Parts: sequence; structure tokens; C-alpha cells
Amino acid sequence: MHLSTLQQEFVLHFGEMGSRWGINRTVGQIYALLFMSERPLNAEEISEKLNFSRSNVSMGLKELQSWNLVRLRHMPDDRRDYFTTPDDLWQIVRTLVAERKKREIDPTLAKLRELQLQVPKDEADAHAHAKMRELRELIELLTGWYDDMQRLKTERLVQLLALGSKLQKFVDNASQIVPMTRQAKEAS
Amino acid sequence: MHLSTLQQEFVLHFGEMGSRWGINRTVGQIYALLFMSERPLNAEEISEKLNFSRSNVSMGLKELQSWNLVRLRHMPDDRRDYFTTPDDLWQIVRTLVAERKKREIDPTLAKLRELQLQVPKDEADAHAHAKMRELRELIELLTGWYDDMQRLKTERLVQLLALGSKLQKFVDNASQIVPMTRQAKEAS
DNA sequence: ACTGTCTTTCAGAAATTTCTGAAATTACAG
DNA sequence: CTGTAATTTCAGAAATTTCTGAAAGACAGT
Repeated sequence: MHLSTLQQEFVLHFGEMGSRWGINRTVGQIYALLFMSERPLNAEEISEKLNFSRSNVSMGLKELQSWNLVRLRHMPDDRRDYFTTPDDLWQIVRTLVAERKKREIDPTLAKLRELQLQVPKDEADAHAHAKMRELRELIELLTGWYDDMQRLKTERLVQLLALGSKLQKFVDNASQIVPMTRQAKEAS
Repeated sequence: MHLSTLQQEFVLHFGEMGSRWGINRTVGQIYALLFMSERPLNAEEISEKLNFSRSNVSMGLKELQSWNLVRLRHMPDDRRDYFTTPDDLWQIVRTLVAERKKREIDPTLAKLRELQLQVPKDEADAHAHAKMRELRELIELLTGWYDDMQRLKTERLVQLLALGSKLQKFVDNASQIVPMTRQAKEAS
């Protein structure tokens, strides 16, 4: 791996964190390398820099593409595939959140809705049913909020995030003027 | 596994999702079982219902405790340990988010801060350095916002979530009256 | 259609993670 | 203390995931 200490440490860290992020070491390292690279890299370069087999890199890139985390690029007079990460970091965050929601939340929400249709067979089932409804409703509130946030333009989103809990004051003030939505009223 | 179809499906689903959530099958199933159970269960009951070895259950419970996702309880005249999930779902969400942040974000933030101190050795390093700073700043914005949200009482949090993107309007209106914070101004 | 370059697929090897039974440890009633 | 019930630890077995080299596939240039 002929990388500077700085680059090597960054790559290795992403490799180690990979498993916690739901990707593997290879994928984490490839992503780190592409993220900090000045120019797009081809698979051969990646496998040299990281010392992974060519086929492993191919699979890693496929995985990253399935996450929409890398872009395929082409250079003039070169038919090899080159890869980069999108340069807008906020776009990366959006993609990451969307993909994790798709993989980690949506299947469970679907399952909870499906189980909701079953008829409880006894006392214990009725209790389980109630807990599942509670969980489902909470997930629906959170994903509903997520859908709202996702629609916002980045500048707006950053603005809201930067306000943080100061928002609370706005709401307190404004809700005396602008009437609350039904949903918000029920929740409070 | 002598559970009703409803309960069995829920347990199996959590088992399957476990690996995507950064826990394993056993841990996922134990959690699901405790979550929907009417009363606290002891390790023996869990291992019977889920058909796991007693020792596997012990390890799973230890893992869940390290995530702060289960509580230890005791019954009168019974010296076995009984386990439940906290009954406040919002508390569970808070714990989950806090733990994932601790495991998935904090180490990277620390690493980025550490790498920031290294002196770039060449052009490529300088570029990598810049990308890392960009990433660090974004993570700091997000975790700063998280810290803010975490401090809010649950009712307040739910209120804000339910408002969703309607918040935007409040901010638009209110910011004409209440002056913006410096940070929010910079971000916009 | 052939050749050379690049990419993907895939079967099995290697590594890692999960799970178990046996043994050790702890907790506590008598 | 002693004996028993409950829990934890841990070495290795089982299962799963990751990684590799070899082969197949794709395609541009001739």
C-alpha cells in the first residue's frame, strides 16, 4: 500500500469501521480511498493501492454502486472504468440515510403492517399486537418526518439543523399565531 | 419454540434484521421476545422459547445490557434474574440513537480530529486533508444538532417531529422578527 | 472474426463470527 | 461452612462472510 501515513490511516480507519456501518473492510477502504482521492481511480489502481485482489475490488465497487455511493466515470481515450464519490457531501449524507432507511427500517415497517392484520389468538398475542402497533406508529412518525426533511433543499436543511433547539422558541412563539396541525396537537 | 404464529414471526424478523442493525440473530430475537412479552422473563425461559443454548442467551443478554436496551428485574422469592425492555418507547429510541452514535460516529470523529493535526506531506495529502476537514465539519454540525435534540423533553421532540417541514414556514416568518443566530446565518 | 484489454463471475480457501457444552464462578439459603 | 441453584466464561465446533485465482464474458480496434 503506497500511500502516505495520513491517507493510510484514513483508509484503515474506514476499513475497521466498515463492519459497524454494515459494509465490509474492503468496501470501507475503497470508499475512503475514493473519497479523498484528487482524481477518479480505476479498479486496477485501487487494487494496487489497497493490496486487494482485482476481483475483490470489483465486488466492492459493485456493492458501493448498489448503495449509490460511487459514480462511474470515463476518461478520454481510455476504456477502463473510473470511479469517484459524489463531490457534494450533503448528497452523500442523503444517500446514506436513504439507503440505511431502505435496508434497516422499511422491511420492519412492512413486517409490522403485515402482522397487524393477523387476528390475536390469546391474551399474550393481544399484548404483543399492542406493542407492535405502538412501535409501528413511532416508526411512522419518524419516517414521516424523514420524508419531510428529505424534500427540503440543502440550504434549508442546514439552516434548520444549525438552529437546533432554538427552533423550540420559534415554535412556542409562532404556534400562538399560526394554528397547530391536528397531528402536532394530538402528539403534545 | 412454543410461540404463537404472530410472536414467532416477529421474533424471526428481528433475528433476520439483527445483522443489518449491528447485532446478531440471537440478540435480535431475544430483544423481540422481551419487547412483546407481558412480563419479565428469565434466561431459562428465553432459552426455552427461542431454542438457544443457555450460554448463548447469557451472552446475548450481556450484549443487550451493554447497549442499555434491557433492564434487570427481580421477583419476590426468586433469585433468578429477570429481564424486560424499558416500557417507554421513546426512551428506547433515544438509547438506540445514542449507542449507534457512540459506536458508529464518535470513533470516526475522533480519528478525523486526530488526523487533522498531521502535517500534509504533499499535494495529495493536502487534498485529502481538505476532504477530511469538510467531512469533520459536517459530522460536527449533525452531532451538534443531535446534542440539541437530545436535550429536549419527549413531548417537545414529538411536537417538532410532527410539524415536519411546516417548521420551515415558522422559521421563515419568525426570522423576520427574532434575529437569526450567527451560526444559522453562516450556514444559509 | 481475431486479439488484446478490461471486467465480472464463481467455486472453493481463508478468515471471522456465532453458538454450544463443559467447567468455573458467583450468590445465597440453610 | 456446605450444598445447590443460577450465571458466566471459554475452548473449540459450526455457520457465515469475505476474499482469491482462474475462467468466462464483454467489447474496442484491427
